[in-house]
Amino acid sequence: MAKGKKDLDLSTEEKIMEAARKVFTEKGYAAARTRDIAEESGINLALLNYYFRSKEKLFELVMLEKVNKLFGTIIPILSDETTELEEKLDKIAESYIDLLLVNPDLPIFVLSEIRRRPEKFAQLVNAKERVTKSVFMKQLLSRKLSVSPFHILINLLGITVFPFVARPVLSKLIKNEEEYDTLMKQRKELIPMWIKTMLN
Amino acid sequence: MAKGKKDLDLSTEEKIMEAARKVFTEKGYAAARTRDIAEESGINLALLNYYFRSKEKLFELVMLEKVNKLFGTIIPILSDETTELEEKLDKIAESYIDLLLVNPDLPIFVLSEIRRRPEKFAQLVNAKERVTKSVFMKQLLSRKLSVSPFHILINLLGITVFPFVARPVLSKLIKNEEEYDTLMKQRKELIPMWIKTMLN
DNA sequence: GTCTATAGGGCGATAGAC
DNA sequence: GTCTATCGCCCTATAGAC
Repeated sequence: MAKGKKDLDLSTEEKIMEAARKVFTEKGYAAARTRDIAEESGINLALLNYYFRSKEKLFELVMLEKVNKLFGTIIPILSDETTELEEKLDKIAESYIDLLLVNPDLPIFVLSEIRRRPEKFAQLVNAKERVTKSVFMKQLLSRKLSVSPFHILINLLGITVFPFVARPVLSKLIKNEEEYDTLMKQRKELIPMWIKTMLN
Repeated sequence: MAKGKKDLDLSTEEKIMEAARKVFTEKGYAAARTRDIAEESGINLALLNYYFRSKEKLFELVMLEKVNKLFGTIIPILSDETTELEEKLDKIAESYIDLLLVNPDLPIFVLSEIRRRPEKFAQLVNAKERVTKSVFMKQLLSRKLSVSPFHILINLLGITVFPFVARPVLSKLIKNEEEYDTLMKQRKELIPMWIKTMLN
């Protein structure tokens, strides 16, 4: 069971959801057992099916939340009509790293579940128009870069998100986990600087 | 079954290994079924246990291969005493992208399996000394950068590997899969250029 | 709504014939 | 070495009492 008063005032339904978020994110859909979720939430296994019908349906709810969390952070910034390109870079780096410091395995969970069942979950993102026709991409195009703006987008996401995806490996190269977090916090200011040099 | 003459002259053991590579990489350990592997290799389910004792043992062999493939590509380059830093950047980008164009889901497979069972597989990498004390890191240190050399390493791996990890999502933003591969090939020359500008 | 008990099916692994 | 048949366990889901 969770420590502290985390679940004191939660409804049964919300207790199950909270446990499902944790277990699915840690283990992935296939390795997660409904028994784990029931135990983690301190309720009976039968109640899981009473409230959510099936493991699959419960997972879909969790997945929808996680996808929205991961892409809902960046899409509004990309689409902001009121900010310049450089300001968007600052905001993306800062808000993404803040998000990922609290939810470090959000990206690898979402990416690996999408890869395992692309037909089901890739459409959930539905980002093609919202990204390719975003203000951000138009602003990149107006800079008359020598390379495709996709390269810049890939680089921005790569240097921001990758250290969290590869955290289990990379953090072993550093002294300890706190030191790794310190590096990540530094990157909130470094990433926009690096990307700006790619715009020339 | 596989098309072409892929398995014509393979021993039964190697046929099972080949199928195991495919099924484990596509589905991950938990979602893969030994029955899938048996069917894929065109042999009987009982033979899998006859040759490999268990699903777990077979997986360990596949995992060892994949980890060596992923890290065996970069470690020798990082450790090369005969090349300058800039040449190492060229080689890493080129050899990694060539590797990942042929094995696009190698990184996400390895990273997500390590994350699911770090106590078991993280030690398999065992890269701490080989990376932190490598010629590459020493060469970075001698450049008197204003930031930790780890940032440069993270950026190099990030812009190289991330587009493959996020491929199921990012390739949807592009016209088609071939166009995505074209972008990746361009990056073999672009990545060293971008990283070099970070050294100033 | 919440519980206990169990059905029903799938999975990894093995026995034993050839 | 290779097969068929099957065991025994574990997992999801449900029936039915309270």
